[in-house]
Amino acid sequence: MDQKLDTNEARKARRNARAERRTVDPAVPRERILNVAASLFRQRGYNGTTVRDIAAEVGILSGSLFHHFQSKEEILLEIMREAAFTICVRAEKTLEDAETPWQQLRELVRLELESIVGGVRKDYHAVLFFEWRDLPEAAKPELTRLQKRYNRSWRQAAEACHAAGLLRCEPDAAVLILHGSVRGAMTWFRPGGRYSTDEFGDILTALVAIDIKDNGKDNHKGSKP
Amino acid sequence: MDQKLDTNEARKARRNARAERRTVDPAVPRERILNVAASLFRQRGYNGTTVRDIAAEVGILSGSLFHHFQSKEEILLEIMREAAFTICVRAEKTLEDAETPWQQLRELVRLELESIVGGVRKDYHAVLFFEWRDLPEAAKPELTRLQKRYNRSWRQAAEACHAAGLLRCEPDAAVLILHGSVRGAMTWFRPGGRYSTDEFGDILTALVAIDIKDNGKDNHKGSKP
DNA sequence: CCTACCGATCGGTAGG
DNA sequence: CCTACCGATCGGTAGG
Repeated sequence: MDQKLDTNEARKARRNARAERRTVDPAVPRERILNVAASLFRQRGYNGTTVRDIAAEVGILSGSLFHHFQSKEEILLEIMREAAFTICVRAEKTLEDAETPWQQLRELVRLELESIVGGVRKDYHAVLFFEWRDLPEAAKPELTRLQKRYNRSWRQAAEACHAAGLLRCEPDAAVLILHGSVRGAMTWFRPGGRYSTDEFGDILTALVAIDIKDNGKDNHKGSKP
Repeated sequence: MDQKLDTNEARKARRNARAERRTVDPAVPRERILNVAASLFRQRGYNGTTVRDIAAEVGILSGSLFHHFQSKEEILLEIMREAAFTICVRAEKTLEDAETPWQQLRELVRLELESIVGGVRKDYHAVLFFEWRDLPEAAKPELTRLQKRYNRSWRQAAEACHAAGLLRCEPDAAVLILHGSVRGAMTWFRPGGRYSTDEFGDILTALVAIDIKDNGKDNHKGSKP
């Protein structure tokens, strides 16, 4: 019906969307589509979003989407791949860069919080966690592998803290609690609200692991002369 | 299509489902439908479940559902109402029965964990949290009110703990962390897995609030003569 | 990227 | 609770 009623207003709206895109957003079409789709999937869910919804917000007609993607499912898969892969790589880099187990844990918490509520790809990560069940079965093994790889980083940090006697509970429980709390932030977090991401992250880390006021590495440098 | 192909096998399946229901499950039709719908909504999401799916598992044809409910949305609403109201009432009773702030918090954690992963209505609670965005706008005020009422119980317990000097972080953060961790259990919890609900609940409570080994109320009674 | 469609499936209804 | 449908909408396609 949207296509039979392709009125002059609709044509004009698409023309405007196209013009705006050219000046405001230089992203290649593929990426524009993914950004729009991630945002809509987050708001309405995968099954609650139609290919016509996505196309309309990109400023094209629904049929044109299938020049860029083979199917609606492929769009979902690409969003999740991007999110899962990016956070894996960043988590591994975080572990390498941090100098103490406690800092490893704190930085992982901050990374996940920032990815989920603050980053430019936050909708991608939200979709990865919320729409998992809508993934076609055939795509699950690939993403499960990335998920496990990501979890290894967490377990490694938690076990390092445990070995150093810093953990207030078992490493397994610590990871479950940290993950749950951070992902819960997807629901309640608002920029400018009660806590910033780093504030909440630090509260959370301090709750799970004891911070033996470390060698004064880089925080508050020079506050105690 | 499912209705045009109402084969003899399908008829027989319905007959069997009806017979089994009569002997195995004496629930009134309305409740049977809600149970089935809650289970399917949890597995596939609201938009991923069709009225035909629900009807098939109940053992009737899709048209017959609308003798019991006005619409698919009303089924979702009833599930959420039931879950939200029940947990509100139980939380308030929990606060009354507990004798110390620490016990209040522990029992709230246990209540929510048990509701979400163990209780007979666990799918109802999962749907309440996961399918919120699929609720028709018109129904949100009613459920938001119940949600706020439920949160009051949590805040009350958290603030009582805080006043008693038991909390390792601010009451606001404590509630956010407890809620997130407990709801995260919907994803990873398996009966017979790493932790039982009470074990995980106690780890969680002990992390957030210090247990000043209370007056030996009822736990391990008689262990110290 | 658009035009112009398609077969399938959706939630829901009327009358028994 | 079933029979027999409905209008709308869905994901996707062919040909330009």
